Amino acid sequence: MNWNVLNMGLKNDMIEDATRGRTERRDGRLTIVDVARHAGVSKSTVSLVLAGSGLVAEATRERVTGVMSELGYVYHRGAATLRGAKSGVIGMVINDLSNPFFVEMAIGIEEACQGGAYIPFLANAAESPLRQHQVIRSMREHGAGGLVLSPAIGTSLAELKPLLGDLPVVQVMRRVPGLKASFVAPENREGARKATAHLIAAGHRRIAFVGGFASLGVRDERLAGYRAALDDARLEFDPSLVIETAPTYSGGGTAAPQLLNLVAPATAALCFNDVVAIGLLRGLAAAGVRVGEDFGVIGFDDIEEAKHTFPALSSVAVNGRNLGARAAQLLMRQLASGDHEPETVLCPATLVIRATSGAKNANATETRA
Amino acid sequence: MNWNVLNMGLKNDMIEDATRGRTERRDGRLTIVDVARHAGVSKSTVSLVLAGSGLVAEATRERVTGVMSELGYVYHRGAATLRGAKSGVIGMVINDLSNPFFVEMAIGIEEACQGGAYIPFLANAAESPLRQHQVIRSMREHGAGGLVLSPAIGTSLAELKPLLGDLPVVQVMRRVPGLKASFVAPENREGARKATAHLIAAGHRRIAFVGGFASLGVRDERLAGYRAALDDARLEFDPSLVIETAPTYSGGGTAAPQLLNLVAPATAALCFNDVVAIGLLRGLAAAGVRVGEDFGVIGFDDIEEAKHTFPALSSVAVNGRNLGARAAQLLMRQLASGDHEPETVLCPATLVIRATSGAKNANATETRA
DNA sequence: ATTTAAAATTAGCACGTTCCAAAACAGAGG
DNA sequence: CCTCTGTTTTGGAACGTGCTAATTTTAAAT
Repeated sequence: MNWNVLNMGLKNDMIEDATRGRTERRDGRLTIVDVARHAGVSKSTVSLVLAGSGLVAEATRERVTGVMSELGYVYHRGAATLRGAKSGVIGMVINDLSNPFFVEMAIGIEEACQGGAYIPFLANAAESPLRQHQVIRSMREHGAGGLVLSPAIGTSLAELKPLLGDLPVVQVMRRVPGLKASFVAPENREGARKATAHLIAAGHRRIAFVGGFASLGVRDERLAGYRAALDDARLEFDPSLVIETAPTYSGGGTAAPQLLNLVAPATAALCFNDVVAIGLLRGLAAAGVRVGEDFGVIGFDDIEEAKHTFPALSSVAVNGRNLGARAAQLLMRQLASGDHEPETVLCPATLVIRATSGAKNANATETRA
Repeated sequence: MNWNVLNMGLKNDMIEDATRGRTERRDGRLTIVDVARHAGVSKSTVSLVLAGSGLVAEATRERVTGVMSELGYVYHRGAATLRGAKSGVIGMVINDLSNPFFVEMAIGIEEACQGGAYIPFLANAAESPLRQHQVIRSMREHGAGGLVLSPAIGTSLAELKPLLGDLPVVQVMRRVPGLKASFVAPENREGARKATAHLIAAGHRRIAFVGGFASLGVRDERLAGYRAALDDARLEFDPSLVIETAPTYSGGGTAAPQLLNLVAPATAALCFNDVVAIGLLRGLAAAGVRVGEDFGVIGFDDIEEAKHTFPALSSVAVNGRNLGARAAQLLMRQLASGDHEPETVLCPATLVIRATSGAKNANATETRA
């Protein structure tokens, strides 16, 4: 009691003293030692308070926390990591943020980080392995404890491996062949199969697969699902119905005339992703084709925008947000447990039917062909 | 020469030694000292090499850099900041990442960071001042040297000020009244004025202003521009034409019937932002209104999606990416110069006319009303 | 050879935190 | 009064890097 009162007096004295120039260090940073001095305890005690240790007496804890908020102290995690603490920072390196799907994934990652009290660095590799290399290096230097990585096209294992060292990594959507790291992805094959089967059931026989580059593993999987559905229906696979384009709006746009000018024109298309599908929608509209009536289109990813196109785009929903969240959670779990055994997580892909996949006149179109 | 050879031998010995368990510290981190030992120099020399100092001999530099890449050394910026170096990290705290406009802004910030060799933390405040408080605190703890902040609705100066301390902050889009910090925003008023004037020129007389909450400063400005255009054209301002909604797709959707059911229905609308406008488009389509013919709509922000709606949405382009980039650049400049004098940057807003702002039958509609 | 200047390298403390061992303290029982 | 517990508190050595001042090496000039 008496001691407490005495100490309060002491504390005030020290604040006086401090305001006269002691608190302000040359770079203005307020340290645990400053707090200790003001509270009349040692830095060790303050450290214990910060750690939430039960060892410190209630009265002392209150006094210390009081001083902390009074002075506006902010904890310096950098110093703590130096001493061996976990960093609490993870990096997210995304292949291309101009694609809304990957943006949704990024948002999912961020969301999950908040849930796990981590904080994410953000970097857009813009499909450049060089940039990707630089940002990963930078993130490591800045103390990222792990990485959620959606690798850029053309990422080479040889370059990536020494760069990563033993940094825990979770890959999303895309996988670098040979890299010993976890992987989170949607069931691309199954999703594509279901979508194609739906188009077949609607009466379509000339179904195209549009968009993406052959070098993309994701595309291989989706293409495989497409072929599987054709096989199931005993439809012959026609390579002229597979069109390779950039996975962009304009890529989809350029595919439209190609599909229509075939000797036996396509009457429907499964697109590599929604962005391509939306581009195709516009291309078809420009050519006077009524999508959903004369022509069936299904996209992939089910980005937010798919709901707002005209006609509303049917799509295979892979839930980018969920995918990102799962990846981040997996990484955080691995960081917490210290167990970096590669793990593979497959998330379901579900067909969302809207207006573009209808096929009222599909048979007519087909017979005309 | 001789010395060099001797040293190479020494180096190899030490690597041998190291692989036998010296390099691997308990947490596996490889330090400047390890590099020094392997290269047969002192840590100071390695530090100089890292700093790119001209003081170190070419031969030594090469030897050191060689060892660094050989061992896979990664620089520990945390330790450097402890010593007083700039952190090279900035935080971006965005009010709402479910709005594509703010996402574009965020991407612009990230892009600019790469240009300036900074690396950004990403956090979504989801319009929650509490979450915002937490993430800002966390970012400070993790050593962010500054903040690009698009504040959440309801952010209070009283809470924010002590939290920020003297951390350099650049606000984007929204401003916390009374906060002494830089601000980057589009010319909302002028943009809204131009858009409204365009609708008036197209023959519309009953023009609504749709979306957003009255508490938003941005909305005030846009609304002011709208009123200014009405004044210029000697049109009376009618409060029943101003509809307050959430700035979301569904918010815009609910506005459609309200606009059509007025005693004197609206024939056009300037929307608070594109998301609202797109929602309105859908609401109007559901009501059988042919937008662009019977009804004029102009959005605000010109997000990517505006190009892909049907009909294509006219909008006031404020270029979110550019806005974000400007904000980040301003912050980085202030960090580099150490000069934190608040500065205000206004970016132009330009009207982009697409298909929704036409008004073929506007007069007819009006006379019918 | 010696001096001198310039160039190259190094020792050692500081930064803000954590952790360990050890010390100080309070209360109880003798 | 002391000793014996158990509870609180504390000094000081790390952690990886940067900087200053000091030291060593090299080269040039005498």
